Amino acid sequence: MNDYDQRVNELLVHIFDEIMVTEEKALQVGRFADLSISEMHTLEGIGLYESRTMTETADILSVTTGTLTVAIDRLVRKGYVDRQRDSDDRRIVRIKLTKKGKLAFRLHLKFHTLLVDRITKPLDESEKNLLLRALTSVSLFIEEQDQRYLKNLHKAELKAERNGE
Amino acid sequence: MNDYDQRVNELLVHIFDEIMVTEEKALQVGRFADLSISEMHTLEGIGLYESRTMTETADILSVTTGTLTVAIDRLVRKGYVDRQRDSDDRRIVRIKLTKKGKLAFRLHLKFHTLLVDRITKPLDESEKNLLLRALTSVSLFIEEQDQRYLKNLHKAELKAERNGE
DNA sequence: GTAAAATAGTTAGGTAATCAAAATATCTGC
DNA sequence: GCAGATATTTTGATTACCTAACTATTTTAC
Repeated sequence: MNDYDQRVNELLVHIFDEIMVTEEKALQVGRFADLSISEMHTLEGIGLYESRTMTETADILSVTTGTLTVAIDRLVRKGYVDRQRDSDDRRIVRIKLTKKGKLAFRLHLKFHTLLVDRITKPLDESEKNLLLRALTSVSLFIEEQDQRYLKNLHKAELKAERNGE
Repeated sequence: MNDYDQRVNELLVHIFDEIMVTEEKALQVGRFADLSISEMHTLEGIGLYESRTMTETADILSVTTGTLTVAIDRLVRKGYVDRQRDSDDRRIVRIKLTKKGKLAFRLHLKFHTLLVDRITKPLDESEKNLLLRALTSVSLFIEEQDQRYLKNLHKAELKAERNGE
């Protein structure tokens, strides 16, 4: 890896780390301090408008239904989520955000808006466009390359071992 | 929120969600399947060359030393980290990566290398410079503005509540 | 029309990451 | 040489997650 790539790498890692920390910190001020990031993420998974089943929501969030059950227990207890058995098919449990849950979620969206504002404020137009391209590229990389990446990684690993690293 | 910000926002959210998953998955193939992301992050905190004290490393990683002690226990048990008391000052514990730890860490860097390659390959020289400048501004800006940002967020929250959102 | 299979969710038991606070061990300054 | 400072570990919580066992309900296949 050359110097330039190295520097870009460090910056990306740093920005990534900082955003995480900021997001955590942001949640800990104000009215919804009893929500963790992961709980907020669960609210996002449920979404604003529909009621979702446990399984649907667990799939969206990529967790098991067991994990979700526990998470929803807590969110119901805290008053962010409403849980009801479906009257047609009583195996199904439908969850949706309460008023309080919706408010918390909307405020979280504001957080993202402010964050993007803040991040991009020091940039001029051409920098913004380039950043957009870079982010798109990261995003595509992640989406597309899972398989190829794993293969490459494995090859790299074998090679590194041969070199006795 | 204008289109640009919207797009950046979506990309960031997407990237955050996906990077975690991909990085986790990447770790679970091959020889180092017994390392979690967080354990890999601990290895990064220790670094390749120096031996670090517990307190230094905990600071770098932004965790308490108690948390680090537990993490290092496991990494020592798994053979990634070497732990030794300082002979001059026996209060101090010095940790460093074992050969296996270094290998795991270097392979992890490959993930980042591939990512950065992907981003910078299609750029020409002046674009590369621009990207570097943009990322540097973002990185600096994020660090500086935490306090002001949190204040803004709080104001936004109050305003949203007034509007009955 | 009922017994077996499938589906949806919950519960139980376990691991890991994290913290704050108490405990331990060592060093330093007077 | 002891009082306080410093470095680390231990302890006791909580949260997030998993797998596997269990419960309740619906669907299917005879």
